[in-house]
Amino acid sequence: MPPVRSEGALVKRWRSLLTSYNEVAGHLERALQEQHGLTLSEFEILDRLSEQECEKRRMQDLAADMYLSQSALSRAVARLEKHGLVTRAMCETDRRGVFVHLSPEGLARRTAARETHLHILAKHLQLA
Amino acid sequence: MPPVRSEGALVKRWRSLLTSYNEVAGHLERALQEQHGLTLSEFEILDRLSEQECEKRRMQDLAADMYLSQSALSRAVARLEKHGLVTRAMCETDRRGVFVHLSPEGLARRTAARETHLHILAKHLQLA
DNA sequence: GTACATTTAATGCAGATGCAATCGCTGCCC
DNA sequence: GGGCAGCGATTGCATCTGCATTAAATGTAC
Repeated sequence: MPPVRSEGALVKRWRSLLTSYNEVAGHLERALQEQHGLTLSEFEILDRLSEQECEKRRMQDLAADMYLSQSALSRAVARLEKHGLVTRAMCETDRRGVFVHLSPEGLARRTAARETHLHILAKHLQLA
Repeated sequence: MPPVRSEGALVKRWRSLLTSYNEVAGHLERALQEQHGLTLSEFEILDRLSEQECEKRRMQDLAADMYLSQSALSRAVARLEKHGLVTRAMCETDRRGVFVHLSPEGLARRTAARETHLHILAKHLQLA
């Protein structure tokens, strides 16, 4: 075992990451839920979809970009679809694949939620 | 760290935090569970308890140190107690309070798990 | 001393997550 | 074409989490 860093520094850094993350994520989760009815994961999905020009992506692509497991992503997308924020469509060339499209409502929701997102980040991330 | 000014930088930094955290936490969670039968939260509790000289702390103190909600902490400590890794005792002077003691088994478990913990941190944290 | 507010921890409940199993589809090899 | 391994996404299940509520103890005002 080659300890490139001292153990103390490693643990200290981990604690710092743990604290920062939970601080920011906690506030984000609450604010997004209260003000926009979105889970943090749901927002992150909408956010990623709105970054793409075509506004549609396969589940796989999304999963690769994100921290969610396949099943969690599947359910999160299902929730978004249920609320009309995205639509799912079979991929014609490979009918196993599923495309996720951002709907106009989804884009609007994401745009609104982005305000909250940035606000919370500005408030809790820079001090971390 | 210097304060972040542009929105883009803020979001970028948040994404980075999100990615780092989930990368490390995911590996930690799996490794601690498989090799020591501990949740990440459970390990963090044991870890904090073993840092104190007296090896006992009120629930409140623990909660203040950690990212867990009060209820999550209560249940995590209950699980640890069920497995004999800590004991709970009423505080005599204020019978609402509860002291959490690290048991010898708990200390042993934490010592063993710390190896895994450091190993995973060394492997996944330094690149983050 | 009695009534009321506050504090501390535990618990009911609903929601999100991950793992493992599953189902449908594709591609390959014969 | 037929059989079979592998891929992509969904679903069953158990667990962990947070919020709101509850129960018990303490503190305060009168």
